[in-house]
Amino acid sequence: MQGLPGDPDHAFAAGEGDLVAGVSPKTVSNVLTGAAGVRQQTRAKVESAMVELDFVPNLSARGLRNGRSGVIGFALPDVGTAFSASITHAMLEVAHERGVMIQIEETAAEPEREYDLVSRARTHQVDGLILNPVRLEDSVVERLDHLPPPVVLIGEVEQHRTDRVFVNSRAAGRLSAEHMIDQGARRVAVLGGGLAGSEDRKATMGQRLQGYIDGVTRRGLPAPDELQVEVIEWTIEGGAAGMRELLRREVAFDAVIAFTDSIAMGALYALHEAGVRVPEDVLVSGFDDVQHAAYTWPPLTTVRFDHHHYVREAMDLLAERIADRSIGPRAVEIPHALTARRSSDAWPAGYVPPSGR
Amino acid sequence: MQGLPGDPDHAFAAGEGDLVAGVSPKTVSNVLTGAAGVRQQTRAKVESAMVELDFVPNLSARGLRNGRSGVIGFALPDVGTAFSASITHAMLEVAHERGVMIQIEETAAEPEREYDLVSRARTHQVDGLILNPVRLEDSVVERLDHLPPPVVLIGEVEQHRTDRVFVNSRAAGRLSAEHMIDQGARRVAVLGGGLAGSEDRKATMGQRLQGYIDGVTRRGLPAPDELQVEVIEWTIEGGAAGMRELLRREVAFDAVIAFTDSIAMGALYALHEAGVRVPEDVLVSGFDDVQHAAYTWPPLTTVRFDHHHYVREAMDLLAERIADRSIGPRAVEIPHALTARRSSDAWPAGYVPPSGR
DNA sequence: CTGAAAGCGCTTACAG
DNA sequence: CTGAAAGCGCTTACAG
Repeated sequence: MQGLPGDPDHAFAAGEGDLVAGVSPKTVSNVLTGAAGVRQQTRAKVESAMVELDFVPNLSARGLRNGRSGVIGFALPDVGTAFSASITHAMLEVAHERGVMIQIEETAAEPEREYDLVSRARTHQVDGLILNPVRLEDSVVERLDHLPPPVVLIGEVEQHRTDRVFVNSRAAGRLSAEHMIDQGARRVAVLGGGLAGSEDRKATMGQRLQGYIDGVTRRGLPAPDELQVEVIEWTIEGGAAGMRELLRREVAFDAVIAFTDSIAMGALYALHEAGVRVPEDVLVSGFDDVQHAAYTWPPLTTVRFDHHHYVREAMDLLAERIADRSIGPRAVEIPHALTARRSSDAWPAGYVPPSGR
Repeated sequence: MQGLPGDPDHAFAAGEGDLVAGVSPKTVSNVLTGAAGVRQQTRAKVESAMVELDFVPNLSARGLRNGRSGVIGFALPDVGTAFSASITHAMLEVAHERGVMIQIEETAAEPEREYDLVSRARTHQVDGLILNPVRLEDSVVERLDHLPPPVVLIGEVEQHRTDRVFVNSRAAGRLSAEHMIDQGARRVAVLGGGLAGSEDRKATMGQRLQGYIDGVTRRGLPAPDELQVEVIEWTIEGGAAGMRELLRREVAFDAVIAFTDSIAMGALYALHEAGVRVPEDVLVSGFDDVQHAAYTWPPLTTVRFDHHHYVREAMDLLAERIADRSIGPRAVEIPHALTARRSSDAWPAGYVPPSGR
């Protein structure tokens, strides 16, 4: 006797369930999978037996047989971050609609962990993986050669061997910069990663930075290094630290574009702390339109895109990839838009923000 | 040929792996499970064969055989909430340390979904479930009779049939109320659920409310209904709406205890919006010490407890429960403490907040 | 339309 | 210390 005691209903399709219903396992299976060709009466008999025995199918067995578990993996650097939490929430809602289960894993932004997750996807009983990588060049996707599992990348990775869903972060960065300038800013600073000197220009942050440079340049303004602050941790703490660093430099600036909303919230805090007013002295914006963004003080201007849409596309791509591994890799762009809130309100005509800022 | 093409390494322990290594499946298994009694030389042979074939064990098969999947389910109302995101992050870190995988599910605070998750735990290939229920009286735990899977509850549920981990919310509520009063407040309002008239006094919110009443009463102050606002959604939006409702009542209050940090952040926003200053006019506090709490403006006084500790205890209880279903249910209390920040700074001696507030 | 049988990849009694 | 065999619960060719 190997099964758990009190757990006889495990053996339904090939066990006592068919005895109760008086049909073959094949018929039970037909009922379960909804296959055609089961008489109404037979179906009813099987279903009542299932209820009577409180039958629940054993997905491990089904998974073993089918090579599918019905579970997909979702990997990101840190669920605790506001943006990640929002995306994860959207993912779970969509997954629930579709009846798929989600196994979550964190990579802590470590390429090694990204690599492990992909190479162990099979082991982890997931049919595929939706991965939000952070750094490309040393990341797993570069090493995906040996029998990669179905993988969909989320994010602005310049990568053409894998399906991916992305927002055009370069265009979004430009949009932010132009918005700040149109609101009256002349010295626009940025808080983010992927700055000059860093290796990962191709990734999200690099694109946002490039877009920023595009934007200020198109408006005929400079984008000097002194206005660019590297933020290591894309968290509120990281943003606050980055903002303090910028203030310490004692260079003039009248707007700050933070490359995530969390960074922007940290920046807002550090500005408050320093007695710098937003938007009177400095305009601030973020990226992602996290839930909290509309409730900071002042409310935060940000680049928004539909998180559910983002996730839905990723799950579609993954489902298609699981069904057919031979199709060529595809990339789906999710539209974005700037949501202007009070943190970037234009100054009254003729108003000049206090010097030194 | 049923296996995926190019996937021959699945059949290792009882397949070609043992041929390559020239040993029996039993020996391979001994190596895999780290059992004693395998000669060093043999072990090395097996391990090199595993590397050569790029072997990864098939957990579905192992799960089918063992009745264990190595996956545990984690269910909560909404991962998008700051507190949930933080707990989830802690959960994933602890799970990673321990080599267990986490399947996340949302209940949307619907008792039906809580019930479904528990009753389908087996189906979902999880060895057990850590559940953060929201409403007890119509919740699943009341119906847990028929072969419940191993379940650990997280939260202040008054429930003695299931293992659980909790914070003493009643004591924490009292602590908050006493703190406010000690800081000079006399008319302390609350923003939360579980208020008089609601059915779920037993749950978290009800305990926090009861603690608040304990606290103001012990200090000889009243806790009138007019100072208690029901907040349906425990989100920032919900908190802002609740605060606006309180302002609309036009009753005097000089402190607000919000029953979660998210609610407190919404309250802070609505107070700003109304031009009410914190802490000069009104003191504010929250619960949970979410990441953002130290970075609101002003920084938020809150009740903190160690999220990793919380999660670790829950996973310990679950592991023990999975190993032995016969032990009696246990409850573990996680210590808490009040973290005072600027949002509840005492008024200067003799200062009287503007009337009407 | 339905039945009997094999097999997915593991692990563990049970013999040697 | 090691080998041969059975079985976990499902599903799907393959026959009837």
